[in-house]
Amino acid sequence: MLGSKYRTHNCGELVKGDVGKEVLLGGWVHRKRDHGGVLFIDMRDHYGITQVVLNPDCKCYAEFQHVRTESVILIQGKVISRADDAINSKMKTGDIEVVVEDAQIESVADVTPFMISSDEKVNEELRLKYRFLDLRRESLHNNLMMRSRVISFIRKHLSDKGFTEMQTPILTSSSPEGARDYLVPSRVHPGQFYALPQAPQQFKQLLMVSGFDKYFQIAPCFRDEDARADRSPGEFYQLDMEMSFIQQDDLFAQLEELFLEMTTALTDKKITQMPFPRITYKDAMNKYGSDKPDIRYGMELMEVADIFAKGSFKAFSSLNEKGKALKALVVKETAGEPRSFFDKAEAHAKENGAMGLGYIVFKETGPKGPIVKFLDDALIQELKERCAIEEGDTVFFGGGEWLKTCEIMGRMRTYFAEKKVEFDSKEMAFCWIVDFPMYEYNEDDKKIDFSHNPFSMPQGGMDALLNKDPLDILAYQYDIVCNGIELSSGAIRNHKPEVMYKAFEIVGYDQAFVDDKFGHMINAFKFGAPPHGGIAPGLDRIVMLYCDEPSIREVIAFPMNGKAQDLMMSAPGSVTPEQLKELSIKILDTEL
RNA sequence: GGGGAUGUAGCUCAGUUGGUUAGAGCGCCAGCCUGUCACGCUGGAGGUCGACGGUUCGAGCCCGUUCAUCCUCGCCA
Repeated sequence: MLGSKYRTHNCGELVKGDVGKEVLLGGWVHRKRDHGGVLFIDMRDHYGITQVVLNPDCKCYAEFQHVRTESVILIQGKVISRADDAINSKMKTGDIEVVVEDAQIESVADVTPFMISSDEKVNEELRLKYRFLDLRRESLHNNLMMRSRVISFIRKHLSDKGFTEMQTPILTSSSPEGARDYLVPSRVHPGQFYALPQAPQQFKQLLMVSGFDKYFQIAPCFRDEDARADRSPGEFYQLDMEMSFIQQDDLFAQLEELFLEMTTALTDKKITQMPFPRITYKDAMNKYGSDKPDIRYGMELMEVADIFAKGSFKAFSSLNEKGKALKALVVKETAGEPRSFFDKAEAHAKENGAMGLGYIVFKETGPKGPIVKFLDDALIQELKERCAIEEGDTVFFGGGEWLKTCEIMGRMRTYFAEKKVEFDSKEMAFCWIVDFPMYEYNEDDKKIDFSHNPFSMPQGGMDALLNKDPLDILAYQYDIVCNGIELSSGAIRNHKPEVMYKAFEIVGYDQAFVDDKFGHMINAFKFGAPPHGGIAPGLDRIVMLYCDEPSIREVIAFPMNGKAQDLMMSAPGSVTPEQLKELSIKILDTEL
């Protein structure tokens, strides 16, 4: 052994002022450079990299010539300053090196399946299987450190603002709304199941009823839904928050302050606009074709049904009526694109449910395209003015039922932006989407449904529920969006039992149903409930934005793959017949 | 469940019109090298071309099936 302790310093802290010190270091062999008569080893730990030097007179010299990278070594040596021409300005410790006097190989490493000291892209399946190695690599290691800083900033900030951090149950009950639940069988109650919470929604509202005033939690949430790049299957984390005696504006101010201070403290990014712009749901759909618009760029959709109503092109002239839309999308500098550009765009529109994708290319020689022959000059002129079209632009059209048309053209806006827009990686364009409709018409069931959280307060309260067309009622329901990523939904809640009964009545649920499914909530509200509201930004997505990562798996230490498997732990896995029997569970033969 | 992309050495990839023994960089192993820092030089090992079937005199390449991964639609109160 080298001494009574493993290390006196870490691998990231020795600088010029430490020259002359006798030190002990522990770490991994990051890289090795053997010059025959002198051996350099870059030693790495969590804190950084330090170059250590072995000379032939060191008794460990021969052994360390063959030490493999990623082995853990312990060294004892003396800090010396490097010669002027040997200083490495790229390294924090580049002014010094440690001359090894004694050393030992503490843990021999097998050859790793991929290189730790390189940022070369590696097959993700392999990375997930060897996650503990992947986490050694600089990029993932840094991402996880950013995640830690985000959590720690949030805790300090919100605690300072008077929020109380609390825990809520992980084993709870299945709720009739929302995504598929993860279920946990009960041993004590055969045939009954717990559900893992999709969010602590009801608990946090009950905490407001309990008078805790302001609550937050870094809350695990479980939803059995298929994965996406920005959606981890199984579990994810929310910054879950709820506040009493607040209105929408109070909450917006709290969140804007948090995001501004956190972004400034932890990143070199810039928030485009403070306070965050507020866009109504309807405007967002009309202008951006999405309820999570990326407002870093323009390319807004324009309504042009009224213009085409004057023309004779039948497919478009009939769209100028309530419930329909004809949207124009101008894409700059595309007139020179080959035919394949337009064919691919149309194919993409069709994949998203469009009947087709009409377009006019404004070339030097005049407007061109499949539909131009149906349009007269005056109409095209009016279109040019409305949409501010210049020579070299192309205008694309989508028409039909309002919501579907907006969504399709919104996806086309994103599609073209990916090809044509240069994004500033430092920009964070937050916005609030407000005034979501309380109800929507469910085409499948031919009835009115809640469009979001049934516990949201309808704008106008009881009066609106009694006197307005349900489909025109708005809710105090809002989303926070950044760079086209939805960070969270939130709402000012409905804390009045009589308003809640009425709200449920509109979607066809009587008082008995509400009492049965949400009796604990209603009951709580009958004992004096403060007005309250909250939000729950996705923690993983915040960290993704801060780390410029396109995939949520890059900010989670041990993520599952797209099929909700943990390849390192081999989860999910089989259990013994005894375990099943204890839980009164029989596995069906699913091969049939 | 649908659509798209990918699959060749441990890793990242190339592989022409179907034609001899499937290549490169990195890594690995051995040797050389006293100032490198992505060290350098020499040599070597390493391949069921995802799997199965078919077409062909001949398949990494063409066809069919299938598996895996990623992206996406559905789904995500």
